[in-house]
Amino acid sequence: MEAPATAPRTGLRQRKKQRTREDLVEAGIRLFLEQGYEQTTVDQIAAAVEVSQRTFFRYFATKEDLAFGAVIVAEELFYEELCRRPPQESPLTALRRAARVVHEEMRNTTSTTVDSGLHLSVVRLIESTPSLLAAHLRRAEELEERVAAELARREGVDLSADLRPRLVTAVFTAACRAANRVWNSEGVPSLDAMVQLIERHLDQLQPALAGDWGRRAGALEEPPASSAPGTPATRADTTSEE
Amino acid sequence: MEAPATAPRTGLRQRKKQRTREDLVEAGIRLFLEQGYEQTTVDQIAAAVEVSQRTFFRYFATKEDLAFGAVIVAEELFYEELCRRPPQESPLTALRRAARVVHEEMRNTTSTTVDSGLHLSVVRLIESTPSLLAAHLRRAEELEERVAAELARREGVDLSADLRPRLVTAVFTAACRAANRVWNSEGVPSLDAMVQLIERHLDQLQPALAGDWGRRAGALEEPPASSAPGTPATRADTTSEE
DNA sequence: TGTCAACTGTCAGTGACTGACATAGCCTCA
DNA sequence: TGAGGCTATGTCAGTCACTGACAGTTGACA
Repeated sequence: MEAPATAPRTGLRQRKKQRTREDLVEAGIRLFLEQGYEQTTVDQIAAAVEVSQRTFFRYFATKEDLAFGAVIVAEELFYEELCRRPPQESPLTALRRAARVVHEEMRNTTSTTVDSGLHLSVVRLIESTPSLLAAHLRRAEELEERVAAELARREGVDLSADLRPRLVTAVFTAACRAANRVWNSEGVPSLDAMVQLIERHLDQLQPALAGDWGRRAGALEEPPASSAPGTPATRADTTSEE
Repeated sequence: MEAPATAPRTGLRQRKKQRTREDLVEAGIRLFLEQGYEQTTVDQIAAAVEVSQRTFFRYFATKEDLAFGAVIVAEELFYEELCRRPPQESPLTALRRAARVVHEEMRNTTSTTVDSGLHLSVVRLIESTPSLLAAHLRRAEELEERVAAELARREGVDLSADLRPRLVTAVFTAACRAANRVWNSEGVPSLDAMVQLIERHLDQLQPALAGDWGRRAGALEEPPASSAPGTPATRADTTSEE
């Protein structure tokens, strides 16, 4: 009667472990969101799941790690999708399309992998908690390295001799982080808003790097038909230097 | 006889405090470099200067903060130089030139502000110590926000409506970090090598973002006159999307 | 069913960091 | 110059994240 349709290949021990892990994540995230990350102690989380503190640390090396579960899943998905992108796509396009696939996946709420509603709250939690943000940025650097290696592979260039793989990757994540900062200061966390912001930021990359910033481009919303710019002259200096 | 040429405007108390602070930094950095950051305890540093642990934490809020002194000075200098750049320079050019000024300043070793030799070792220490790297990346984000605000001001755009200030800033620091990663894996830390790497990375920004990566550009060193690329055709897709 | 291996709890300890309180020393002003 | 005030410091106790060691419990499997 209670036997799930998906046959439990694993033994009782494995299932118990999996259960404990999920309980810890659930209780931890809930407490983090309720009372804040710093204000939540590991003892509290362990007590909520009725395990010892020692057991908590057998599941998660650090308190931070508990918060990154969903993020890690999304990042892995991104990496796998990137590896799957057809080779005729340019590096930046491949990165962009891989990100879109992740966002599509997240849109299927309560999917097997990532719960989008909670996920968005966790992203905000990370972004607004200094120690979590610090840990996340460092983790992101590690992902960047893997991504750069994959780009080098697909483009057939040498990662140790060619600067471009690391550069596109760094620029891409920089744009995403900039988008994230804007998204983080918005009212209600919304996946659509996040996706749109990332797309807009990627679109604005070239305009932002251009020597001359006409007052036209770069607007977050369509400007209400403002007056024509007064200084149509292009900038004297160029981006590339002597 | 011992009265320094620079008249001590401050009282004995102030001087003592300054002295203790300098001693803590010196002992701390030395110990970090000798035995590693994680392996060095606050008690050790405090003992080396003959103060209590409690006093240490009255000078530095965290153990990490001790390591960031020189970095903060350099960052402040960068920000001030950026504010000083003439308005006709494009944003990216202003950022680049401001960075050059900082590097020039660092070249004057044993200057009043930053000791370049030790400074380079500290940068490596930070880059190679996970917890320090994490803290540094988060601090860098805060600087980014200030820089973006300054760029918005000088260009006369609205930071909350225009994505470009944050974007250029993010891209610039992304390029610097990419350069730093390469620099960090080099043999002997050298200021010249660091400056050159940053310049090269900034030069490679546009090529890296280009849709098509010809096998020519992007090389770290001049390629030894390799064979002409076999696929001169440009990429089908473009960077900008529908 | 008994043995082994994996999972867990308990305990003691380290190290970063904080608040409270008392003391010692510079500093100021009469 | 000396009294009083303010500031820097030391001591102490405590919290919290995290770890190693050891022992007990329980699923796995022959």
